[in-house]
Parts: sequence; C-alpha cells; structure tokens
Amino acid sequence: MMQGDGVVDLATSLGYLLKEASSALRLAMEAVLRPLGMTVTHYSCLELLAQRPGLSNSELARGAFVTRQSMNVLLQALERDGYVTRPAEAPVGKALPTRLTPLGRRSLATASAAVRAVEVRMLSGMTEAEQSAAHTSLQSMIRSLRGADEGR
Amino acid sequence: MMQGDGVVDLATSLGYLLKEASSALRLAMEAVLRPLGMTVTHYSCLELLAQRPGLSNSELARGAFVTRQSMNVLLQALERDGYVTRPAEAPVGKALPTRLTPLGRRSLATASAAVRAVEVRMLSGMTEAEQSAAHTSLQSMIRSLRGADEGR
DNA sequence: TAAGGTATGTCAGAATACTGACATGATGCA
DNA sequence: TGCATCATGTCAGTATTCTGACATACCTTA
Repeated sequence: MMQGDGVVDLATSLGYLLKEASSALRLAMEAVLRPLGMTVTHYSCLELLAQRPGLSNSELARGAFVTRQSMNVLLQALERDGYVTRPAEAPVGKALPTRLTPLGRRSLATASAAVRAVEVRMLSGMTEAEQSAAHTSLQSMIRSLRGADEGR
Repeated sequence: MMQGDGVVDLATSLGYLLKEASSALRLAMEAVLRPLGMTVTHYSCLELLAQRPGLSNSELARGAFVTRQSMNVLLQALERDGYVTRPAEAPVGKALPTRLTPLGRRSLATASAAVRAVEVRMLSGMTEAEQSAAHTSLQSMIRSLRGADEGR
C-alpha cells in the first residue's frame, strides 16, 4: 500500500478501489434510471419508503446518504408530483411520516427491476463465498470508519 | 438479496453496502481534509499528479471519477493558486500535461498523511487475507459493471 | 416546573458537479 | 490525399448537494 516516498499507491489502495467500484455502480444505476426520469437519490428514497413506510425526512436522508436539507428538496418535488404523501401536521414531534402513493409504487416497480438487474450483473463474476466475504469486509470498513467520526 | 415481493432488500444488498462504505470513507476523508482547505477531488487530483506527472485534464478527470469539465474548473483554480503548472501550448495534440509545483507537493504531503491515516483506520479491523479478499471482490464488481456500460 | 440538550423541518445562499455545445488536433480508413 | 471518427480543452447554463441558520418539539435532569 505504500510507495518509496510514503505516498499512497492508488493502484493497490483499497480506498481508491472502493471509490472506483462505487463510481462504477453509480454510473450503471444512472444509466438504467435515466430513461425512467429518475436519479439515484430519487430511487433510493422510494426504495426506502417501500421497505419501511412512514420514514421521516431525516431518516430518509440518512438512509440515502445525503443531508436532510437535500432530501427535503427531493421530498417536496416527489410530493408535488404525487409520488409520496405527508400529513400536514406531525402526529408526534416534528417528524412527518412519509408514504408512497399508488403512483409512487408503480414508478418504483420498474425502477427496482432495472436496478436489481444491475446488481445481478455486478455479482455475476463472484461466487457465493466471495459475495459473503465482500459483505463482511465492507461492514468491517464501515464500522472502523464510523467509530472515530461521530457526528456530521 | 430478495424479499417476498421482489424488492431489493437494502439491509443485505451488496450494492447498498458498497454505497454505505463509500459514503463513510468520503465523510472521513472530508473531515480530515477540510481543516487543510482541501476537497476530496482536490486531493485526488494532486495525488494522481504526484504518482503520474504529466497527466492531462481528461486523464485526471477519469482518475478522479469526475467529468473533464469539472476537472477543468478545478485545474484552473489550482493553476491560478500555484499548485500546478500547465504549458501554454500543447506539445502534441490538444492535451496539456500538468505537473505539481513545489507548493503543490508540499500541500499534498500533509494531506496525503492525513488520508493515509484514514485508510489505515479503515483497514484496522481486517486481516491481510480479508483485505486481499476485498481487493479481488471489488475488482470483480468493477469489471462486471464496466462490461455492459461502455461510454459515458 | 424550568433549563439545557438533542432532533427535526425548513429557508436561503454557496459550492460543486453535470449536461450540452463548439472548435481543434489526431487517428483510421477508403 | 480526403474524409469520417474520436479525443481533448473549454465555455455556458443547469442541476444537485452542501453549509449555515432559525424555529419548533421532545427529552432528560436538576
């Protein structure tokens, strides 16, 4: 991982490889979502809501790895276009539980199929054991990085 | 990876985990680079130039996973502030070979040390074998994703 | 009860990256 | 040689995300 002068060697750096893989995945997802008029964050939001209905704006933001301000902008657009609904008043606290509309569910269905195909392609060259190993490796990296980096 | 209704299960999806790890790494890098007045792309550009002097704008863009337009904006700022130099005329074709100035090299030195510490922390919980496995897994994903997604 | 701390939603402005477009130089091919 | 194709640098406009800030609601604790 080191070079003679102590500079990180990008060619073998796991950090660089992680960024490269993430970039490739994002590009592939954008490629299949663009024809559907959807961005990756847009899709992530709908997918999160399908699996965990009633998530708040802040919870969606954390799940999609963006700030709550960014997610708020997206949610306002999704609400305006009829993909999600939010109550006018918070049932408890300030958090507004968000839910998919039938339109949102239909929109997600096609997008989800497209994204699933991308993920299948991504895993096509790996054995079950390799996939499992990748799973534990990534979780280990996340755990280590989060530890000393609380708060944002 | 599947749920009953065919929706991707985010909790176990390698794609989601990849995004999560990449996000955690980016956040950790931003945290240590911010005090140095440097963004991740900014750092990536300098690091690439340190390892492969003379890279062109387009080559740097590909290496940092941004468009050549974005890299061009960054390079103009770096050139204006004296971190890199580019010849006024292209020695061959239109590509302008970029090089670090002594100031750029000094600036990179501290940033590189900070980033290296982040990467060390990221790998702290993994054995050599696990790191090697992660390496091959990520490369496999990249290869599979790139295959059917030529051009951008 | 009162106060400090935390979490949330939201507005506004700034930073960053992207898409579209054009001109130019190199390359491959007929 | 001539022409089509491709890669590059760059300008302009747009889109997306971020940082900063504020008000509000809950929770803990003295």
